[in-house]
Formats: sequence, structure tokens, C-alpha cells
Amino acid sequence: MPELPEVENIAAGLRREIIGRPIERIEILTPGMIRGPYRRRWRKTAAALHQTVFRGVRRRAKRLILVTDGPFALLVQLGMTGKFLLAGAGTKDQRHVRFTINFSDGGTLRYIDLRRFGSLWFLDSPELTGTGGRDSPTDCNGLVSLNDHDLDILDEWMRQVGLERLGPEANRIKTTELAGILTGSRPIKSLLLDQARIAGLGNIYADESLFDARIHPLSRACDLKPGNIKELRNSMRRVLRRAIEQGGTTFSDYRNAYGQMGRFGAMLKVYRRAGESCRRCGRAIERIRISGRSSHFCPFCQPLLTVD
DNA sequence: ATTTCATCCTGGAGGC
DNA sequence: TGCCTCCAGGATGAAA
Repeated sequence: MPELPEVENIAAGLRREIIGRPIERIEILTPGMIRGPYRRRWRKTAAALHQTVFRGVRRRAKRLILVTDGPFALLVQLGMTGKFLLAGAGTKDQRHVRFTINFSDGGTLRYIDLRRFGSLWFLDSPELTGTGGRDSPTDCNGLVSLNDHDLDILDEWMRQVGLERLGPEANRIKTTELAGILTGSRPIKSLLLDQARIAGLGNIYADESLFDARIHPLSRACDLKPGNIKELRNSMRRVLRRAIEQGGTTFSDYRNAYGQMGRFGAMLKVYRRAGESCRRCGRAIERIRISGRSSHFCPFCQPLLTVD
């Protein structure tokens, strides 16, 4: 469910609300969601975080990392339906709570995940309390500017516990990097969903970016011309930036940490609009299946790219 | 080595 | 009302 813009918004909310607050206790109701080397020792590991303090909240692609001043950081992959809710947000929603963090000040943060596709990882944070543990300064949009050094540190933590390695962030990727990734004869759509190549896009923003760049989702990656690649890079950044500004996209489950819905759904051009008219040319949006996922596009605005 | 496919879950929508 | 099928924002391990 949550793609880069949704996770960014959750991270922003948590960053405002939990940094500096001492953890009284972490209660894990669904231990089955724990992955990685601490899976078997989860009780002891969670207990080691009692009385520690949150120092930072990071996002790497769709992953959320809660940094503490204790021996571990928490990494959460939200899957399709995972969400964090701060105390007071959606309190009537008591079902499917997978773990809770109780703060010494009496507040609570709940992780809720209907379908249980989400996962929780404990990351070693030995020398973290130095530079890596603090949050970087935020930019004018309130986003944390993740510099390359921070990114390397995060990737190293994730590598240590066996998380799948990620490609460059979709909203920061350079045209040259994108050109190096978009090779071979697979459809461009399936490459954009491959987190090892380019990280952060999901089905919504892959479709929206391709529409914005006027590229048919079935176009073979090797048939993209340099102009298409540059256009696609610009489109991904533009679409993701707007989606972040609008608080992400909510169909049913997604909420930010305050329980609020995203507003970007009203601005979608193709996703889930099959049969409706294209906002650019008026023709009907189509839906096809590509590697098991539905893809939405305008057959007129997004002609299939071929070699001459 | 790559790439596709089923699978992990629950719930909502729509057909009959 | 009930039963059925299909669908969903993701990731992954097995199989081809």
C-alpha cells in the first residue's frame, strides 16, 4: 500500500511527535511479523529498548526506520495495509494492532496491519548515537534531506540483517543512473516496480509517472530513447513531490500518523481510472495486466515505444 | 543469473 | 441474506 510519498508523510508525522520521548515499553502482539537475526530473541531485544529515547525517524524507499539511543533501531516495512497511529488518532480502530510503543509520558504509538504483510526488523545501532543517529536538517518542505553519507549508513544497517538491498531513491535519481538501470527487454513498468533497481515506486506512482512521461507501460526498457529517460526521471520526481505535498493517496487503508487521509487520490491521472476519460486527450483509460499487477494508461497519450 | 508466479492475509465490492 | 469470485497500495522464495 504505502509507497514513497505515504511513508514520507508517516515519517514526517512521527518525526514531529516521537523524537525525544522516552520509551516505557514495547509490546509485540504479533511476533510473527518480526524478521531478521533477532527474530528468535525478540522478547529480550524489545526489552532492551525499554527506557531508551527516540533520536530520529528515517525513510529509505518504503522502509521506515525509528532510531533510538539504545542498542537497536526499529525498521518497519508496512506491506499493503500497515499504519502507525499516534494516541488519539483512530482510537475506535482497535483491531489488527500488531505492536504498541508506550511512552513514559503516558502516550502510545500503535502499529496496525490488517493483512499482516508488514514486517518488523531490529537493526544494530552501535555507533549510531553519533552522526547517524541524529536527524538531518529539514528542507523547506519539512523533509529530511538524506545526504549520501546517511544513506550509506542506513544501507549498511539493512545489509547486516539481511534485508534486500535497494536501488537509488526514485525521487532523487539522476538521469544517468536511470539510464544504467533501464536496460534489457522487460517492460518498463516491471522494472520500475523492482526495488533493487529503483526504490520507492509502487503500482500507483509507477503508472502515474509513466503517464506523465508519455511512455506506454509495455515499452521495452531498451527501446527508451535518451529523451524518454530524461522525461521519465523528471516525471517521477514531479509526481512524487506533488504526492508528498498532498499527503499521499488514500483508497481505503492508508492514513498518516495522525489518522488523516491523503489527498492525492483526486489528482490521479490514470491509476484506477480504467474506462474513464483521459484528462489530457479525453479518450478512455485502459487497464492491462503486467507481471501480475494491473497497469493503467492512456493508449493515445502513451504510445508503445519501438525501435524505429 | 534473470525473471515470472504463487503465496502470504483480510475485507470490500459486485454478480447471482 | 448468503455464497461465490475477483480485487487490492508489497515482498519473497521457489520454479522455470
